[in-house]
Amino acid sequence: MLNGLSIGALSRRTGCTVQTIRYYERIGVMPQSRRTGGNQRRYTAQHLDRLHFIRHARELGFSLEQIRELLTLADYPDQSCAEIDRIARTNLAAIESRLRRLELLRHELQRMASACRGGRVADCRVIRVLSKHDQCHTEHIGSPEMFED
Amino acid sequence: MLNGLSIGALSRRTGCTVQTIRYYERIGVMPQSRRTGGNQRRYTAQHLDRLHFIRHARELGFSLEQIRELLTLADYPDQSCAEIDRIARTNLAAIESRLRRLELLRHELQRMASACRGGRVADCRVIRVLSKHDQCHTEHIGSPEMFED
DNA sequence: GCTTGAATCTACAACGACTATAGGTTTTAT
DNA sequence: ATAAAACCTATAGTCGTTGTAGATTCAAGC
Repeated sequence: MLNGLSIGALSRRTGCTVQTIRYYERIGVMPQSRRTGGNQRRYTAQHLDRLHFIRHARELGFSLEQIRELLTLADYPDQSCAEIDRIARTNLAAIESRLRRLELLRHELQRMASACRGGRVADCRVIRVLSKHDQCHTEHIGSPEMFED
Repeated sequence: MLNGLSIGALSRRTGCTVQTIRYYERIGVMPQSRRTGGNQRRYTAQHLDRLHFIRHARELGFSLEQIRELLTLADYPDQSCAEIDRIARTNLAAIESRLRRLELLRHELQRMASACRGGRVADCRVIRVLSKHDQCHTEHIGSPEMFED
């Protein structure tokens, strides 16, 4: 509107919750906005753009720390974008590694689940595979945190 | 050993850190062990088996809550394993959904990164795509949390 | 102008699955 | 006997949110 978007309006336009917007401000990836006399936030079109950028980058798997870097780098349009390229490629590599790992897990789970069809727990393939790694066809060595975000 | 594995020995045999083992005990997925006179934990072969089960299930993407369920169900070997099957399939579906999403993200990141080769920030493809979703070929609608664990 | 209800404010706790630290005690090897 | 390694508890931190409580402000209708 004329004197700025409320936090709720910004939320509706970006699909980002009100709490998350406040969180982004607190950790400094969103700049502070002006406030009304009653201390409510009022945002500009620039804030809207920045929040779109952040959300889009989050959807593409960038961490908030990476986003912070990207935003800093984006502020110097005359510099080389080599560093930006590096961050994007790092993120791509991380996503590719997660993909490979998930493919292995899918394979093993498919094998497990297809072998289990309504028998008794004592004969359950799922429990058996989980109990003994040597019954597992896949070499999914690696810590769970690899697999998470 | 004769009077049980120390927590460090259990850690070495499972690849699970000492802190994590204590954490599992605290939240109740690992049963308590006997203690030495000096209050140190001493584990049995049953503990080793259970920790292997937990770790293996974690590697396959089961949450600790799901593992707790699986362990409870595994205690009743004469019941139907339908519920176990359901948990495994839920997990498989989650992994497949993450996979599809990651494939879209990879595609978009590849496109972004390949278009950016040492120009200036002002012309950087990465920044441009992140700034405007309509420059993005992929429909990766969905919140980041879908994408996370 | 008044009232109501929705939206907003701050501050703080919780989530999941760990990881790390501080400061102390026990065990093991020499 | 001593010293180093391993262990103990308790507590706080990580990441990216989400949820809560209790107070205040805003916008709309009368």
